[in-house]
Amino acid sequence: MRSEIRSLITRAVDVLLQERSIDPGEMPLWTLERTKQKDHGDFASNVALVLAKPLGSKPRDLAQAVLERLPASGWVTRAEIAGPGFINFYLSTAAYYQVIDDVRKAQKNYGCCRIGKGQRVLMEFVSANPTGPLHVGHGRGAAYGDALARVLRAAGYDTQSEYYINDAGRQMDILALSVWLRYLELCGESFDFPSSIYQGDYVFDIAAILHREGGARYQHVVSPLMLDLPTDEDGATDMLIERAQRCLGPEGFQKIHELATNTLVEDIRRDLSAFSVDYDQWFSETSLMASGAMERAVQKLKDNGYLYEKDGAWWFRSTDFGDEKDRVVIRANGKSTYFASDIAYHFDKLERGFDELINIWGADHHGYISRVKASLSALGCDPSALHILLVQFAVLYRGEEKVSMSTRSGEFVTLRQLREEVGSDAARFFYAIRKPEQHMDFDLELATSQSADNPVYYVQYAHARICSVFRQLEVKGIQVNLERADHQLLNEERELELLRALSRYPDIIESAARAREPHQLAYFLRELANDFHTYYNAHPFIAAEDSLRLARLALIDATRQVIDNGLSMLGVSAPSSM
RNA sequence: GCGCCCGUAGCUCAGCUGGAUAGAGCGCUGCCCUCCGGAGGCAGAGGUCAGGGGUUCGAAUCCCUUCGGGCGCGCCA
Repeated sequence: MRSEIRSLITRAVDVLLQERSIDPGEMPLWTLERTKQKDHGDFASNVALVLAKPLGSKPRDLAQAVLERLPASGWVTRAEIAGPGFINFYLSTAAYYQVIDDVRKAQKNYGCCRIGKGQRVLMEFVSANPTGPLHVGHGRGAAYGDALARVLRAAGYDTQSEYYINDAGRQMDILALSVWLRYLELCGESFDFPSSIYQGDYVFDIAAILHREGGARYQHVVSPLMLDLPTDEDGATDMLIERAQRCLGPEGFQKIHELATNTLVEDIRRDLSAFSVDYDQWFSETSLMASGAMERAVQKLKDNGYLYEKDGAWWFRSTDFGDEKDRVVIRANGKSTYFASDIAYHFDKLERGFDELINIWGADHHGYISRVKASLSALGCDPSALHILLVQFAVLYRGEEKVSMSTRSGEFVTLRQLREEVGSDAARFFYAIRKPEQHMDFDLELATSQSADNPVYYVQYAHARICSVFRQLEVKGIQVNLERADHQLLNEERELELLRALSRYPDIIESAARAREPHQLAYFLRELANDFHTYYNAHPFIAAEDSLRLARLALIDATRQVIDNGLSMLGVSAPSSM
């Protein structure tokens, strides 16, 4: 609807520019917006205000000139100049009636558009280390990332979602060590656990699997392991890892490493799937090393002259691209850094042919943005293809009380717990309704309360109510054929209000996609639900006489479809009864 | 110290690339089921958009600055 009006203005402006022999290339962008107040009509454009200066006219004069050249349209009943030079458009009811047919025709696809032009986008989000279960902090990234991926698909981007598995590196070695030590405990060994290892129950669970399946194959006497450990925690941990590898042999340690990784990745996959987040692809860091992709990327950096050796390590000259300091890629001990994997990974993404990369990171990683972008530049790629979106942390509360979280101590609320307490739908909506860069207070008591405080029920309830109306029809034996509905019978103010809301949905999808802000959709859905509930309370559907009833049923059926579409964008279900 | 994010009603938050009289939910006050689901609807009270400068026809929005809060500045991941 909006694009139709917009094209009318564009045509008028083109004519005007032609008459005045002005090059249309340099014109600033103008807008066509929904009005906030009804006495400003349905749409308002600032075209005359924006173009006044470059065209050297007074805004109101220019607005008049545009109006005179506006092509006739059955949808616009009136267009007039207002205030400093806005042009207000009043739409005919016919324009709004059209929406019902649009929804009915497009069904699940109503609201979709082609602004993405099929551009290939790779979205990477969550990508938490598989060293433990996901916690509520990951939930926000998951909810945001998945909703954005869905919105981008609806907007015509060829979007793929991916989870990067950090299954190499020291943290994973510590995990394997932790599992082994718990396993030794199950074998009857007794000793003090170093504080640096992972303490969570899941470590014990994996150890139990190892004990069940491997019997005593990995058993060892503990006392020599613990002898003469360095006093600092990191040193002690590294030495324990070394000793574990020596005791078990590279294969034995590897076996435990794999068991731990596979178990946790599978657990994460199931956890996210229950949160309605299903990835197109799971990409393993180890595979980058196995395929030689990592070495290739490092070699390419060397060839391009961006690596140098200092203190036995290889450094990337990221300061050449505006980073604060140069960064180590290969450590003095010969092992690559996490950053080296990241370089290879992002290079690989672009080599796979994506036009745009979107990463969703926790705000604590913002310091990494410049160095990753620098590495892309150094590899001869365009760093502007990579967009890194940050989600702020959610501070957890139980009522008034702040919940402190620490992964190491195992003292955190998991995503699974949240889901089990409040349900996937409520959790997703709760996350989705906040814009990502906003700090957020997550009150577990509020989210846990299955009350109306939680906005998701309000929207779902509207959907369920509509479904219930159609069930009532069946109970009463009333046959309806919505194809025959005469939309012109919808003349109540509340009906037009509802139609207006439905017509906004495509704009919301487009805007949410452009701004990468799915929360716009959540707000829209609450407004749409409000319009419906108001309508529901004011007018009967079933009791009305036949033709009016049919018209109203067609309207609420379209409403049901749009709520369904919108909720599915957010990964929230649209129940037919609650 | 330097860098990034944020500061809007009692609380939690919207406010679309600057646009007309700053909105919603919760909470508070008062109303609304002879009718299709009251997890609903209507109305009211409530704001110096953290403070101060600047840019212009026009600023919650852009720039500078002060204050306040979060996060980051490893041969960790």
